[in-house]
Amino acid sequence: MSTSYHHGDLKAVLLAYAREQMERDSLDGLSMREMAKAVGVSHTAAYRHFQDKRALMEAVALQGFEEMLAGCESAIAAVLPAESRSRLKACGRAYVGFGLKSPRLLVHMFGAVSQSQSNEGLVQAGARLFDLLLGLVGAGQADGTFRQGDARQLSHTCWAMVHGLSTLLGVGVLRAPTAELEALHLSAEQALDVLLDGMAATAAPR
Amino acid sequence: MSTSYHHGDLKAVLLAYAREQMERDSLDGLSMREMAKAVGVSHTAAYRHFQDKRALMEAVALQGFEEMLAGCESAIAAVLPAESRSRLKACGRAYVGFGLKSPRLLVHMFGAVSQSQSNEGLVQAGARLFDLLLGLVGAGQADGTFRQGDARQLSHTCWAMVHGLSTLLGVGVLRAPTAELEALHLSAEQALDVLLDGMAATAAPR
DNA sequence: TGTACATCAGTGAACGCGCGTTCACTGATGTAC
DNA sequence: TGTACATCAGTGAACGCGCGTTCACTGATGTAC
Repeated sequence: MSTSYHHGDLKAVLLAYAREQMERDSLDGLSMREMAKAVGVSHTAAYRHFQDKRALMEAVALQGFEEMLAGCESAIAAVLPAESRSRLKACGRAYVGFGLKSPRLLVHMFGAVSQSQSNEGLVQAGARLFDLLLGLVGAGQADGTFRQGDARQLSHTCWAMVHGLSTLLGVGVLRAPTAELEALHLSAEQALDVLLDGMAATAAPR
Repeated sequence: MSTSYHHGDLKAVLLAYAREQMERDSLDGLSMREMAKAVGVSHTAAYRHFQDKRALMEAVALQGFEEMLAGCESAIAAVLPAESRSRLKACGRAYVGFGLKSPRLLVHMFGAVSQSQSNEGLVQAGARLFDLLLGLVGAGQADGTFRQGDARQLSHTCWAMVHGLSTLLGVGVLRAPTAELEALHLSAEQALDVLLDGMAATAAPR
């Protein structure tokens, strides 16, 4: 079927190629024509599936968010016993893991959210991720694991930490692709502990 | 002099324009020709001062790092009494302030570092920023304010937090330019306190 | 102070290129009877 | 099961465009004597 006139799967194939290319090379410099050629299709075929280039790029970003959300959710579900601190840490670990695996995609995702004025799906994807975090933080406050206070604010703080870790460690990956991923994951691990200590109900005051 | 044949200041003017445009519009879509036109100069004049477009873009990034470094340094120097925790917090505040003021420039700076294979200046600029942080953290460990352990690792953790805050809050600024900056700064303030609590020598264990 | 000349920062024509998008089209697919 | 036809996913020519960079050049500036 892959050689048939009707490709049948072109949309998914284009998205997959775009993502792959983005991770290998760079965000920019990926053109509609280049993609079509690489996928073995006329350079206008993509317009059957995406309104324009921007739409395609946003679809890549959206797919990234969904993958990240799924990764975080399954990481959380795998934690036993289901303690608040362990669950939140597992979520952070999954987030950073995503960032280390796909540093350019992560940058692209947030760039897309920044720019998109009207892509409701993209904004909602970000919101779903935040809600996941919010749920973990709220539960941890309720069971006395985390300090009291505005749960949204505290969730924001968590997000900032894992996002910053992902970005910074990602720069390391991009600059030195041979870097030991081990060490970067370990670094993230320790940073998460500092954050979680700061969030603890028993954290030092002032 | 500004109308003379020899511009005299073209390099600085180009950098200033590029940066300004970057903050207003976007990283991409800024061309050598467009810049030259905006600055009132032939579209090849820039090549007298920059080897190519990439060099110009990296120069913009470098300038960003230097500005950020200066901002952090003067923020630290202004803290009295010079307690470790207050100094580190002031530095974080300056970092986030820079990110809120110039969200796109911040993204560009780290993108440039990621991509540049050979721009020594850019890498060193990042290193100087890290050294500044490292000094603050080390001093805080020495005077018993911060927990013991690998100072570089702990500095990395700090950087991740302020960088993540800058990025996330920056997305907010870009999406809603009318957002109250007040609130964003306040949010950063609280996040920094969580971080600093986690770094405290008396932080809750495990 | 005046002149000769090297240096330097600009100019503008020209290069070749790939881009996003439109349009009328064609050929495959699936459905109704 | 066979045929007619609507739908749909591709094609490829064509559009107009702006891009980065090169090159031989020109005119201003500064310096040596």
